[in-house]
Parts: sequence; C-alpha cells; structure tokens
Amino acid sequence: MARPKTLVEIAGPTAVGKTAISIQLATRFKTAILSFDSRQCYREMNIGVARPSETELQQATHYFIASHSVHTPVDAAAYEQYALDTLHQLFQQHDVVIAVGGTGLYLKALCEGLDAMPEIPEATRNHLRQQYQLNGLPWLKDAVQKADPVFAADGEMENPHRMLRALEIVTVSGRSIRHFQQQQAVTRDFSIVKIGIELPREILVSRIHQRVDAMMQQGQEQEALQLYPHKNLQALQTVGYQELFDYFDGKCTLSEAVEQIKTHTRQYAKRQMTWFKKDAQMHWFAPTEAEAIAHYIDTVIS
RNA sequence: GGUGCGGUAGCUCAGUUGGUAGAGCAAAGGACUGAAAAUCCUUGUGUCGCCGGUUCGAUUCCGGCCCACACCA
Repeated sequence: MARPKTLVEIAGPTAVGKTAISIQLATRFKTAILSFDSRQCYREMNIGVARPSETELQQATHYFIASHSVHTPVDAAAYEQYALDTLHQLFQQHDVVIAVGGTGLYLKALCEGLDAMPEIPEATRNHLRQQYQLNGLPWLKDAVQKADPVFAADGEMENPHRMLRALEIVTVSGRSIRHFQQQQAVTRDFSIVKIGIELPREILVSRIHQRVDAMMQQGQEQEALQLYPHKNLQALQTVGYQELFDYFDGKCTLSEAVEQIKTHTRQYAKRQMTWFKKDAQMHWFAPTEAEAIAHYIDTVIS
C-alpha cells in the first residue's frame, strides 16, 4: 500500500524570506522544491525576479525555476499540468514535497484545479487583442455585451483582461465563459499543508527597499537592457523590468525608475497578502520560525 | 535690497467671479479559473502659509509679515 503523500506549500509576499525557509525544509525532509512563481520560471530573468542563487539551487533540487523561456510563456493551466506531472514523479521517491512561491492563482490551480476550457488558437487571440488595441475599451465592452451577455451581466466590465478572455472563449466555442466555469475544486491524490509566511508591514517594506537596491547593485539595469527588445512580451510585464524600460525610453530618470520599482513591489506584496490572507487553511509563521514549521509539519503528517 | 511668480490632501497641481474645495499619483481596503509580478473595484476634512482688515460670511478681495523659486541690482 502506498504511503500517504503530502505537499507542503509555503506562500507569502515577495521579499519575506520564503526561499531560505523552503531550502531548510527541503533539507530537513530530504526532498525537492516545486516553485509556484510565475516569473522565476523564465531563464532570461534572474536578478529582477529574485531567483534563488546558484548556491541555493545546489542545496535542493528545484522545479519550475529557470525552466521556461519568455518566448514560450506559461499560463495558469500550463502550470497546473507541469506541476501535477512533476509531483507525480517526485512522489515516487518522496513522501513530502515542498512547494514555494507567491503566485496565488498558480497555487490555486495546483491545489484546486482549473476547469477545462476550449483551446484558443493564436490567431483568434491575436486578432481580438489587436481589435482592442485599435478600438479601445468602448469597443470591447460592446463586443462582450453582444457576444456574451451572461458574462456582461455580472462580470468585470471595466477589466480588459477578463473581458478579452470571455470574448476569446465565446468566439471559439459559441458558449459563455460562465458555462465552463464550474468552480468545483478537484480532490488531489495527495494531502496539502498550507504554510503562510508573514512579517509586520514596516519590516517587509524595508526589506523590499533593501532588496531593490541590492538588485540594482547586482546589475538589474544590464539584465533589463538585454530584455529591452522583448519588452512587449507577456512575461516581461513584470515589476523591475517595465520601470527600467520606461527609463530606456527616456520617460523618466534612473532614480525615478528605481523608486517606481520599490512602489510597485510594495503594491504587489500587498496584493499577495490580500490573496493569501483570505485562505482559511493557511497557517501563518514568521520567516524565523523554520523549526516551528518543521514541527508543525511533523504533527500534521504523522 | 527691487521686481515677478508661487505657498491648497503624504507628493504634483487644479479650483472657488466671496457661501470652508477636487484630480492624478501615493496610501488603505478588496476582487481575481489560461496575461496573475497582470488586470480591475472601493475609499479624499485638508488650521486652502501666518496675522490683521472689509463683509452676515474670506481659502477666495485688501494690507502687512514669513517662506520658496526666478530675474534685476
């Protein structure tokens, strides 16, 4: 009989100290780490997304870190598939696997699954986005109103991403996106322990500021410059890059760009906390409590 | 020292032909099933620089003062 398998996930805002804890836990449980970070998976991005260092990567086997290219972007559904495949393999050798990251939607996809949706051909997606670029929000509202009145009735009709998604689905399938969104969480064949890492806001803010300054010292400007030709790629709609692209475009000074990076990182951390705090299953710890977390995991899995 | 321009929300500013004021950004809270480090929603009382005068009423008009910037000496 197979032994029970457990996924221990470590969630929290950027710069809170998740990487160090996850490596300590992976070492302690002699296991591997699966990331759920939507940006550290791209090999072209390193400094700006605070990817774990080479030294850190050698201390534990990491998955979904520098595993993809910005030219073949990952989305939440692709992540779910990748993560489940990876876990299937890892659970052959380990009873516990550590997941760590800050992307709420990816964590949700991993824990609860996403409903199956029709595939959207590239051509359709590009066409609709182009129409929106050309004609703006009024056109998009009108198009959604006509094509998917069900979504238009209760959907976010000021949110271009959501409207474009609804429009893609109805264009391809002829049915409302609501038809596919069953919202029924799937049951995984492993159990899940949710750990949240948090710090008082002022402390997190000062850590964020320090980290941004450190990134600049490590050569983030150069890293961004190399990616500047690809600034419109989806993967590069990322804090720490867009602000420097604005600087390269002459829209602001370098120090203004750095201030913007700090501000946007603070705002991002706040959104992450909003997402994770509403999860009642999350057990919260400080980043200094690796031992307490390990004990907690022991009591849960035994 | 003189002249000019300004001093309004944490910041940048708008405005009130006299009835105590509003945008953007920031901040705070929230949403979020294939772009998610994305995208979107909600929230604006602040001695309107200080002191006087006129007025039923001044942030708004008048006088003085202080401060900042620019130019002239």
